[in-house]
Amino acid sequence: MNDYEIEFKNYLKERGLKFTPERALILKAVFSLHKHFDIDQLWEKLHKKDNRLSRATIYRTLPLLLDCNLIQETLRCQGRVRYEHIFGHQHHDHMVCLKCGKVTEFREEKIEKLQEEVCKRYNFKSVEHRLGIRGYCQKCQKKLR
Amino acid sequence: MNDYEIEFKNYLKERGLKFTPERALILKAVFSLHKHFDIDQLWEKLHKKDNRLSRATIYRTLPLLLDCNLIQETLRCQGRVRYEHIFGHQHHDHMVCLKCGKVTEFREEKIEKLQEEVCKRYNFKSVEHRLGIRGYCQKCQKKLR
DNA sequence: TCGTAATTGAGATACAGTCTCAATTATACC
DNA sequence: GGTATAATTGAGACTGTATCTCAATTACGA
Ligand SMILES: [Mn+2]
Ligand SMILES: [Mn+2]
Ligand SMILES: [Zn+2]
Ligand SMILES: [Zn+2]
Repeated sequence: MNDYEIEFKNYLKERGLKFTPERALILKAVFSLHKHFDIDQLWEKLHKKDNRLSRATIYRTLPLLLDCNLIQETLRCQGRVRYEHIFGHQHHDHMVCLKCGKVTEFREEKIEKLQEEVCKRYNFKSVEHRLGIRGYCQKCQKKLR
Repeated sequence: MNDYEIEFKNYLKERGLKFTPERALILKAVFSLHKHFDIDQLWEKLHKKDNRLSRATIYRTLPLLLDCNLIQETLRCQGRVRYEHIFGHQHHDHMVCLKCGKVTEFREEKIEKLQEEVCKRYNFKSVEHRLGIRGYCQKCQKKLR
């Protein structure tokens, strides 16, 4: 059994919730998608395997996965919420190309540290943060010229 | 005439668009709100002065104000897009309290610099960035204890 | 195996945001 | 000032994402 499955089962058990086949399928799909995804992309992937699984169940399951830190919201794109699995991955931030939509992940230790300093300065207890840089990727800059 | 009004008029003129009384009202309201606001708060404020002004006109005007950098989107709150006027103000980032919703603005020069470095490293041409830290403000931390 | 509370799918509903269209109006030009 | 014309407006219809309802089903502890 995968680590993320153990994690999710514990989370559910502690709260008296059930580990259903539907939730198992969704969990598996979430960790087999290795890019950022939105609900429709997830539904399409799941629909192929079990065409009874309803959108409502996906909408009901994602908040659970968020709450136990298996996934997180990333930048919104055209009004849609996008997600990525984070369990087993290091925290990182994002750059998004305004032309082609390409997402680049980066981690800058110094920025992480400075954020902690800022929080200390304001007596703010940080839970999470999100840094998104919008602009143009290398390829799209060339095309614009 | 205010600087922001000159700015907006120039923007409109360059594009063959009109400076209408409705747009003037919206612009004025946007710069008289000194906190982050959403469309409904803006509509309420405007409705008092001119109850004919329609929501559609507000929805049509805000993208113009965004495009000429008079305002910017800030963090979303409960599914609603929130805005703040930025013309004449220095760029800053935000901390949001998950309990009381309090927004604290901060500017950390070193973080701004480091972001530029990261962009250079990836040959990414930055247009704008948004850093949001979610957590608990000083008051709400005390209440939780 | 049983009892029960959680969960499900399907469709209804909510609601922010966009679009349509006929009537109105700002502005460039004379 | 007057006129032509393309932009703009309000009202309400419409879209699409996300949530809710409810009867039927099911996971799981005892
Ligand atoms: Mn990522
Ligand atoms: Mn601000
Ligand atoms: Zn690109
Ligand atoms: Zn607070």
